Amino acid sequence: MSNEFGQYLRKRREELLKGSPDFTVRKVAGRLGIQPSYVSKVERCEVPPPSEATILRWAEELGEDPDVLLALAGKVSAELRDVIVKRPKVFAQLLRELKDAPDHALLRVVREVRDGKW
Amino acid sequence: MSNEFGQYLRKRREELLKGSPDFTVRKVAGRLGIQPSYVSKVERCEVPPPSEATILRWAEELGEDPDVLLALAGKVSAELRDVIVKRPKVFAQLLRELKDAPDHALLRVVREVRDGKW
DNA sequence: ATGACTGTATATTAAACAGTATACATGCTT
DNA sequence: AAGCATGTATACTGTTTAATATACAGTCAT
Repeated sequence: MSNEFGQYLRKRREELLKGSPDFTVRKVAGRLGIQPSYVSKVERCEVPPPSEATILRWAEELGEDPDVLLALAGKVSAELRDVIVKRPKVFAQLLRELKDAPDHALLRVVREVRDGKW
Repeated sequence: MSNEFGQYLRKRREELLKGSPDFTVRKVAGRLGIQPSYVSKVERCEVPPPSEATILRWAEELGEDPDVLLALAGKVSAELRDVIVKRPKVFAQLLRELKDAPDHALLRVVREVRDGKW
């Protein structure tokens, strides 16, 4: 279980704990609706990352970007998967083509499209 | 088990069977390295779609587009998932922005990027 | 009517997934 | 020193995934 996912969650929770006593393992587990022992195990990477649903709640709880957290767990949200699944040919081609493009190029594409350039 | 995946595979195999006796359930199963009964069940949607690895072999066997076949199974290849997982922020934004863009717009983006416009 | 193919029905399974429940050790506070 | 809150160790559980193994029924040719 050597993923960075748990370490990231722990660091983030400990930071929040400095500012408020509401971020102990137990309190967080309570709000996530899961067992404290499970939170502990996930944070220490003793078990693999949880399900998508749990990760999304966790992201909200810690104020983190859900896509980033899912990515650390090696996953992609069902929402984004659906985008691809509905038009696999175009989006597969698009992703392979843009795979190595630098960030700024991708963001330019986003901007162009948003500005109604189609 | 009401996916279109199985029906699609069966139709395709039956077409190929018309042209050659090498596309019976047993022959195909043999080349895929799985049991004939399993092929039969998958084709009749009696069981959910197989694993990604098996779907990819199946696509090759029938001469189908792997991305399309995976999509019919509701999946996205690990290869494409990796593209997103490595840079989740940009690619998540990109996909959400392009989600509803018409095909021709997406293909234009592909062309632009390929023509070194970055 | 036998043998050699078809496809399919039925029963079972090993491993992974996604956690729960309980008990325990440690440190701090009063 | 008693109580309370921390995090964690240990053992167990229901469900899903991804198939296998074997037996069976129908068709076709010889």
